[in-house]
Amino acid sequence: MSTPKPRRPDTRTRLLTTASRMFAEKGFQETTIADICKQAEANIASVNYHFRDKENLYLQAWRFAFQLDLAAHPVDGGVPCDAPANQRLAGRIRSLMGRIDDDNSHFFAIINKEMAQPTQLLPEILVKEINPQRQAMMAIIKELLGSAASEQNVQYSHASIIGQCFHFARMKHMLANSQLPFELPDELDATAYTEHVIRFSLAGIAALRQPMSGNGEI
Amino acid sequence: MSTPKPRRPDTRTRLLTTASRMFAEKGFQETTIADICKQAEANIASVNYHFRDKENLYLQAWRFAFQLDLAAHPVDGGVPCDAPANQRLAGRIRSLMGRIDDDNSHFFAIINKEMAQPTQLLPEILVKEINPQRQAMMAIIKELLGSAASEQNVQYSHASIIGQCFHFARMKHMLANSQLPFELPDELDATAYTEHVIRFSLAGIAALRQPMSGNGEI
DNA sequence: AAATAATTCAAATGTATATTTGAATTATTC
DNA sequence: GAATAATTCAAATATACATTTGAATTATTT
Repeated sequence: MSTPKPRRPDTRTRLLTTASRMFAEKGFQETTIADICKQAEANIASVNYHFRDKENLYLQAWRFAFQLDLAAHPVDGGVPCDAPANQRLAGRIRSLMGRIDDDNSHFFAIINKEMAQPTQLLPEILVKEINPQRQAMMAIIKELLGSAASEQNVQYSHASIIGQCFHFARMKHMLANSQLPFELPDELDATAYTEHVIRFSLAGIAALRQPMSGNGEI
Repeated sequence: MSTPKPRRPDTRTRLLTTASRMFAEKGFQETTIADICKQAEANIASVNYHFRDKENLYLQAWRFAFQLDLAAHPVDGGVPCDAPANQRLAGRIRSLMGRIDDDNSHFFAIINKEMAQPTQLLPEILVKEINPQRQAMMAIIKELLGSAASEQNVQYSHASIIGQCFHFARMKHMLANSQLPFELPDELDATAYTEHVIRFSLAGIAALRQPMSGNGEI
């Protein structure tokens, strides 16, 4: 009989796994080394032994989480690159939302925290991970905008899409963490909201191609 | 000669002013009483004397900031309530963005922090301040959606709009605080982005009224 | 102006938590 | 299997803060 052996991972790995989850839940400041070690069933000194200090553990934990997320959710959403632009955009939005909705993906939770309370990690994340994805999505948006593809239209449309996605991330996180005395967003259905964002955004982009009908005015 | 007398405000007021600014900048945890007192030119013990403890100062500072914000930016954006729905929506979006862009308005910065790292303050803010505004904006969206005004369409459209606005708040805050080695959003023009959000969102809402053309598909 | 209350102040105390230490244990190499 | 390196451990140390204290000062009342 082949022994499957679900062996207990080594201390370093347990720390990374636990830390990424806890940092995602409570942020850098509010997560204590003592808590991480307790949940990871490791000694209090193991963080300093394996990672030098808390800040470095935070950095490594984020990278660790990022690798897992990316493997589980390819950024193009599985849409081939010769597909029409609207499908490619939809694929990317679905991938983004998939990562946000995946409870094992701590990518966005950590970024969300970072954006509210930046550490030295944020600039690295932005440059190395966020910016490339941003450029790729903006290229698609540019295609969709056609002759209306001014730099500003492209950037703002991108911001509109990302903003909608991040908002879901925040809602989800808030509901999960804070013990709210009521339910704010009655429906927190990731799939339905994802399709809404796609439809809403494609219409928004399409409208930018029109010669500018009265907006805000009648 | 009438003496204008720009007198130094009393300790309590100086603490509230300084605290609301600092909490907005760095959040509850990362702001120390010592820092607040130094900047407010008050003694270290004055917080405990005037506000019992740090948490209560935080609460009072938020209320203080909220009052100022609301006075400076009426929520309806000055649009009369008998104006057409798209204008009323535009008014509310402009008011929202106005508050976000106003450097003396610490309302959103604090909420932003709260959403990432909730304290006991968050539930109160949501119930008392956010929810009423949310209901008002959703009523307008409902009008605009007409026969397509399902509960889900209304909620999701609202989320789309708020998400876009909050995203600007985050961008602005990130650029202001973190020392980024580059400029992410090339244009951080609040007015231009506001008009973009209005146009983008009205088109998104209008699209929901259509029988459902292929979205994401061709 | 004396008496009383409110406020400010510098220093002390308490607490939470990151980090270090050196011995004990386990794994790896020769 | 002895020697060496890697890892774990409980306890000690260090640091950053919030909070308290009681005296000193200022403002208010009578």
